[in-house]
Amino acid sequence: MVKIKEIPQSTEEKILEAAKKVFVIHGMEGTSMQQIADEAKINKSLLHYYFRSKEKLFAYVLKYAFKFVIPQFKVILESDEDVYTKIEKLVNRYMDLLMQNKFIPAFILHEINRNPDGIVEVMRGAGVDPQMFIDQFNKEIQKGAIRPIDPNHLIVNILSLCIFPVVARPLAQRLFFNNNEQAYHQFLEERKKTVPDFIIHSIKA
Amino acid sequence: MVKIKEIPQSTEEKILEAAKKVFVIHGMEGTSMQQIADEAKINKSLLHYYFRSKEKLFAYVLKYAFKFVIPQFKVILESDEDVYTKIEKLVNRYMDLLMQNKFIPAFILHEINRNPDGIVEVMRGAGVDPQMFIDQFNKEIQKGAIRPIDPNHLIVNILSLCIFPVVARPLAQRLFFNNNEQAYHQFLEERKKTVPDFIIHSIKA
DNA sequence: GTCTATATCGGGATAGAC
DNA sequence: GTCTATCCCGATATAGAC
Repeated sequence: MVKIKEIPQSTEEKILEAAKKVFVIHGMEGTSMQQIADEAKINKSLLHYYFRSKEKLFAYVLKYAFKFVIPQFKVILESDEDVYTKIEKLVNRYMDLLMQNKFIPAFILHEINRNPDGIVEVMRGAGVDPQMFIDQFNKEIQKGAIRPIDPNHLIVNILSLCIFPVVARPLAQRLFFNNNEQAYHQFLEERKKTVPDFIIHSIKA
Repeated sequence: MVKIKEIPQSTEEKILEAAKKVFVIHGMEGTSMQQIADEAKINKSLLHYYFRSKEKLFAYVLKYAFKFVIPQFKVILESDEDVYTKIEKLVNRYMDLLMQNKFIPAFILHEINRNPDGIVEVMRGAGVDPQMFIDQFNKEIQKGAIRPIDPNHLIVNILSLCIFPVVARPLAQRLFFNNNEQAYHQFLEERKKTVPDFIIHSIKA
């Protein structure tokens, strides 16, 4: 209904942009309607005029985040390249997305724990289907291309290696890199190579 | 000052137990003093009598969580076993801790993003020193026991593989295991073997 | 559609009796 | 130390003028 990226922005678009920005940093309970209104440079009442409640606005923002991301992975997974290349591309694409949207992963993770059924619903609505991944890897195992690993473990491993370093960034950056922003960025960039390496070393037959 | 595990509990102990429980589930902004009071079966005023403010109470709970965990890893790291055994033991111990305290990792992760400097301060206070880990792995690389991998990447990989599956549990359990509690528990138990396997396959020279 | 003003509620925190 | 009552503020939400 609304294409957030358009400019010049309508009020509704401004609200959604602002809400995304603020929610994603402070979480659901952590942000006030006032903050969103300020960020969007309008007043509180308008928020309620466009979206009836905070919950509704929040749900909308959440939904948008997924609709944007999911299709990108389907493309890679449904291509006809070999597993190694796919893993490399998936990790690269995913890391890019995570880095470009710093705050989203932490936000989603918090939401996963606060209201898991809500997230699952949104994800299902966005077309997330883990079976798709599982079938992929099983095929490769049968071909003997990779050693027999439970696909569930493999998938969770890949996700872990991509997501966690971004989510834990504020801490890791301080502990390992003297809080040097650029050094950690460099570190994450390196991971686009080291993570597929790490995984491939582990699974090749 | 207060040993939380003692029984019969003093009021102060009851408060700390209750606060830990509620904070850890709902986060800092997500929980009200009323909730904590209810959980501890006392009234709000007493919370302020014992701990001057919500912030103070929260800081106290946070500190406690770390003081409890850190020493356990030092013991393993400072032993004189070989790397592979150490990794296996670290992963096992860590997974156990994470599983026994389901809500803590998500809580910490949220806090890392909400107020990173606070967490870092608490961790430093509890004696967390990443250099200890780094030195360990560098020694092994020089000995030729493992292939030359940047220790930062390796450490982050190990942490990722342990923590993420627990933090993302509410989602993963639903998506991959039909929300079957026991099946996911089984999955996490398996990871005590598959994760060290995965890592060791990746790093052995 | 956009604004101001206001209603209503819940939160943290304090005062003061016991 | 523990309770009740209350203060004060900020938050969501609504009413109604323009």
